[in-house]
Amino acid sequence: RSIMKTPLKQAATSHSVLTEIQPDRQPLTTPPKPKEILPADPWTPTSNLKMLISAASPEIRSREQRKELSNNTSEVLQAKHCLQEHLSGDEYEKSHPSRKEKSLGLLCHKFLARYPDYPSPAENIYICLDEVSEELNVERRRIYDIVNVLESLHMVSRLAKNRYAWHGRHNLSKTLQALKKVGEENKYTQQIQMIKKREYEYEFDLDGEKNEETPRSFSLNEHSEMSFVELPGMEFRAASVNSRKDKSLRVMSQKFVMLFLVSTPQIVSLEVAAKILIGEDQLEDLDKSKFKTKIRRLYDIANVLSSLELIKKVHVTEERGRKPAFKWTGPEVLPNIQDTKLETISTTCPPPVSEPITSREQCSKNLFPSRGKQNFTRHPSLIKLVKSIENDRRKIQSAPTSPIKISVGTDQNLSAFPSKMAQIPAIAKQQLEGQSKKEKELKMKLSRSALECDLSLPEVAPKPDPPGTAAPPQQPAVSQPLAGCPSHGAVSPVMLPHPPSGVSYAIYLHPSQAHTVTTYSPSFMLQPLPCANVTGIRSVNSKALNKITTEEGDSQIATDDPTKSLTAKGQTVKSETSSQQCLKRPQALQENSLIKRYRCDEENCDISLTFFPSGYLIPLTQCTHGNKAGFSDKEQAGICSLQHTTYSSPIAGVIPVTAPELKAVNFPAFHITPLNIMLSPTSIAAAPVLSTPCFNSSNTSSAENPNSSVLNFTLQHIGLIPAGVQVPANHVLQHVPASSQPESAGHSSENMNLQDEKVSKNRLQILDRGRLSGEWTSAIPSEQLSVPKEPQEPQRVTENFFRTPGGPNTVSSLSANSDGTNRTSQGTLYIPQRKLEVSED
DNA sequence: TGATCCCGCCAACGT
DNA sequence: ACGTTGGCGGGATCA
Repeated sequence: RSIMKTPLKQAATSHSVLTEIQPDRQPLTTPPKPKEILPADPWTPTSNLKMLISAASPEIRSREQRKELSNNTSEVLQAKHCLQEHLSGDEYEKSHPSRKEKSLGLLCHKFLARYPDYPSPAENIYICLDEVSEELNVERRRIYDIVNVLESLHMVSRLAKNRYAWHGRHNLSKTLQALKKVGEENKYTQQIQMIKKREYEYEFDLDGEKNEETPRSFSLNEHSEMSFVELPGMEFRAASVNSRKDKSLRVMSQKFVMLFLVSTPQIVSLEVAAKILIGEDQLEDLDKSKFKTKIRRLYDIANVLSSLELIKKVHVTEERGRKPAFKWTGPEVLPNIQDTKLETISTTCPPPVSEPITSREQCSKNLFPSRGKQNFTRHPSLIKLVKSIENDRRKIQSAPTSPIKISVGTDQNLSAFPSKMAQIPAIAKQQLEGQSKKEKELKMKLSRSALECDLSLPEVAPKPDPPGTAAPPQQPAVSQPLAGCPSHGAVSPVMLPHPPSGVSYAIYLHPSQAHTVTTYSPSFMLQPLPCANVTGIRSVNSKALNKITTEEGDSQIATDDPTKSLTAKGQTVKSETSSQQCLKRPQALQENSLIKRYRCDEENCDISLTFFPSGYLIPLTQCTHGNKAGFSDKEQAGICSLQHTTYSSPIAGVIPVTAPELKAVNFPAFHITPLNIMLSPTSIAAAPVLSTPCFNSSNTSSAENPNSSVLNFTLQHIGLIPAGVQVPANHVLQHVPASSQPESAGHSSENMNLQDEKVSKNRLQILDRGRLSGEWTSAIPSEQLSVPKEPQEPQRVTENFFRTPGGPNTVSSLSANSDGTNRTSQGTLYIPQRKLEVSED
């Protein structure tokens, strides 16, 4: 023994970071840690290191760093040691490796020291995992832990294998806002209380029991999981690229953060966090081991978050004793800003995505996600769109002027919108060729409304679908393929611009899990859900929304938003299971391409049916690639939004029926059936809609054009609207002219009936169900509808737009919410409970 | 001792 | 087949 070993540490040392680096040193001794300096801060050492490191290497350091880093590091270490040693007096030795030196927290500090907190947008900073692990002298595995957490905060995004892009803290506030929202939707606050309550109860009985708990179960379960939250800009990349299964660490990290954001004293104990996180999954029996594992993971996450100075360790002493906990020390999140909406994506699938791609590509991806695991390629036409959009963007950047005007708004971005939007439509048109004016008008209207309102729309559509069967989610109606787009027409999501500031984010459900909801459409995933998100997102402030809606709704409102109603798209109803329907539909659809996608969808559907998956939240932010530096994220976002169109689908329909299978889960809200509208469950997904509150007026204005175009485009694709017709963007959400509507019942493209009135009615219903109802409705004129066109990108877009039809995504979203069955509960949404609403928790 | 959490096996995925 | 990711949990350290 002794022989071999030296104390472990040293051995470890070898790789251990610092130590090794230095050639000479061999400490041996091991005194244990000297402690660092200050008692107080645990991290002190780290801090010191960090400082040292920083000092040594200026943040930026780019390349050279590598080696240098190591040097620096070593120096740092030395320094550190010195400090420590001062106290102890021993020499240096200690240095080694003590466990602390190898801690994830310290490693994370070193990692962070390599990159600037706020990198210039102009420059792109890439992270090569291999290099980093080498430079830092750690195994790659460790780097993954760090990067995964950073990714959950959107501080980095994965570009490709072994390669990440560094964003720094630019997206942090948006991400946090989005996470907070989602956390609220999930009722985390309530869950926390329940757990605590339960604990008390336990105490009483200690003895035995466990029992009871019934309640608990529900409580825990309740929330479903959401997937990760994405910001507009980045989403796909990350998601896509790694489509690995779950991303649990990422998701877990987001959830953990959500807990802080929704807690009042922003302190969360590990125990509570672990229970909640476990709960989501399965709750119930807490397995001891499972619990333990969760705790371990939380420590990993906490270490990274601590390095980011977002949280710090504290202890809470409760009755039972002191328990480890963490306190939020990060920025306060404001709810604010405009709205935020989230979109959820139901997607069951995560977006597949493949490449990292350039920004452009990203956009495209975003726009048209491909879904499925497989990566689909984008249809050329789509690509074109994307490009054109990009071009617009550039133009915009360069030249600010936008046709539109407006301006106002907060964001700069807004201006951008127009152009992009415009392009989109154009493109769409070309492809589609739609023709009718009416449609256009409708679209316009829709878009306007949307803009004005900001709305969000909801969407709807849940699709229930059958799980397996599934087929295609698509809706018949949609069928039309889009011209270029591969996707199904049905789905088209639309995107809306999102609010500038607001955060928009999309939640993705996991496919895997997915039960829930929706499926997403095959092609696109996104859907915005307005509030809904499944769970409900609620809140937030979307003042705008409120305004719009207003009426009562209130809070919930948001969720609902009218927008949703609008959107609808869908069509078909599906009632029953979707699966069957789905299958059928496909047939209907004709489109091959669509079909293909659908396949994916199918999968999704299946998946989706069930529940929600967990998600990962991505803030949307810039979509872009950031183009130039000039634009801020917001701007970018705006741009992105432009892309999206909004669209609402009026359709509300959605769900028709019950889906037996569905489990209640999802869609609850939507059941609405409206007549025509209907979306199939599957289709439903697509529907969504929403608007975003974000936009502001200013945006709106500008947006209008684009939106409308988009909408039209979408609608056309979907079939809701005749080709020619266009709807004004504004209206979108709101009112769309009735006529246009497409709802579609049939799916077929043709079908669309427009019964406006009916539609409107339906919508209302929907809304109601959804909760939204009221407000929304009122807001919206009857008409509505609209469908959207396509949008592209799903997710990202987020905020505002939705994708409509086709949407499985949409559906998903919805479903998700609903599914949530439990999860959410109350608050938000409508969806969730089907029936109940609130159940509550 | 209980709180932390490093380490690395090994499976899921990609290529 | 092999490389990349990353879930997971044993068991070493720390406090």
